[in-house]
Amino acid sequence: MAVSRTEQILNSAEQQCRKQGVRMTPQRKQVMSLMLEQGGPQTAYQLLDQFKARYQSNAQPPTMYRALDFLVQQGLAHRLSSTNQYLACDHITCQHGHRGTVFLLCDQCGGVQETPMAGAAVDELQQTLDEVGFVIQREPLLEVHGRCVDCAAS
Amino acid sequence: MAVSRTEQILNSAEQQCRKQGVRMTPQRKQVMSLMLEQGGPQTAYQLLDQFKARYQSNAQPPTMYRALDFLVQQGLAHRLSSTNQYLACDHITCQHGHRGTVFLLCDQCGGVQETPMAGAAVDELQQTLDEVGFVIQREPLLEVHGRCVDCAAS
DNA sequence: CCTTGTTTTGTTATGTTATAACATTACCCA
DNA sequence: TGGGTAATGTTATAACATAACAAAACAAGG
Ligand SMILES: [Zn+2]
Ligand SMILES: [Zn+2]
Ligand SMILES: [Zn+2]
Ligand SMILES: [Zn+2]
Repeated sequence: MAVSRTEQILNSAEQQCRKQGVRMTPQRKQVMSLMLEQGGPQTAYQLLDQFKARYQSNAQPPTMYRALDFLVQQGLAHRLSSTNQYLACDHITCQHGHRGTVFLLCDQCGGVQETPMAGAAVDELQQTLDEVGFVIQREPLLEVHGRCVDCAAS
Repeated sequence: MAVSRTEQILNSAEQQCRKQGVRMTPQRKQVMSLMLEQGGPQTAYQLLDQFKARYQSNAQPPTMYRALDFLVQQGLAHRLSSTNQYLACDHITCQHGHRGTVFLLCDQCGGVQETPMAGAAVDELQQTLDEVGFVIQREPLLEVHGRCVDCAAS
C-alpha cells in the first residue's frame, strides 16, 4: 500500500482536530504515531522513553502527560485506568460515535481488544442513570480482565 | 437499634471469610470498619492516616495495601481504579452474587452509588466474550463519571 | 508589519500511589 | 512442642502524575 495504516489514521486524526478547532501539533502527532506503531497499550513513561529516543532526548514527564491528555480528550486515544496505560483508539477511521467502549485486557500477554459497547447495554445503563438522575460526563469505559483466546488455550 | 449497621456488616463479612477459609484478622477488621464508617470512597493513604490515628500510630503503607488487597479479593471492598480509591461493598449483606457492578461517581461531590450490572448487559457482555474466546478473571466494574442528581441541579 | 492575548512547550521540583525485599511474629496442625 | 504457613513489621524505593512558573510559538486585529 502507498499509504501506511499509521499515516492514514494520523491524517484522519488531523482532520478531526481541525474540525474541532484544536491543534494537532507536531509533538502531539509524534506521540500519536508512537502509540499507533506500538499497537498495544503502554504506560506514559514507556511512551516517554520512546519519545526521548526518537524525537526529543530531553523531554520530561509533563510533555508526555500533556500530549496524552490532549489525545484522550479528543477521543484519539484511551486511558486504561486499571493498568495505568494508554493506547490509540482502534476506531478512529470508522465513524460509530463512542457511546461506551469495552476493553478486553489479557493479563497474561498484555494485549487489549477494543469493542463498542453493545446497544442494549448502553440503553440499560442510560435507564439506570435516568432512574437516579445521574448525568454522565465522559464516555463509559469497561475494562474487563482475563485471558485472551490464545493465552486461555495454553 | 441494638446493633449498628457497621457491626452488622462486619459480622456478615466475618462469616463470609470463615466460609472461605480465610482469616478476618483484627487489623483487616479495623480497616473494614474505617471504610464502613466513612461510607464514601477513600484513598489508601487517607485510610492509612485514619488507621494511624485510631489504631496504630506507626503503621506503614504496606500494612494498608495488604489489608485492602485482602478485602477486595474477598469481595468485601472495591477498588475504583479511575480515582485510586477504595470503598466497602454496598451489597455485603444482600446475597445477589456480583456478576458485574456499576459505580456512579459524582465528580463534584465525590459521592459514589453502587448498583448491580443489569441482566441484559451482563448477558450481552458474555456473548461478546464468547465470540472472541475471552475468559474473564475478575468481576467487571464499570466506573461511570458524571454528576449525581443533587449536584446536577445546582 | 507589530503588538497583544492565548495556547503550547520547556523546565524544575515535588506530590501521590504502590510495591520489593527481608525480618519478625502469630497461627495452625500434626 | 516443633515446624510449616500465613500475617505483620520495617525500610527503602519504584512507578505514576501534577504544580508552578518561564519561555516560545501562534493567531488575529490594528
Ligand atoms: Zn476507541
Ligand atoms: Zn493473551
Ligand atoms: Zn459490591
Ligand atoms: Zn454529587
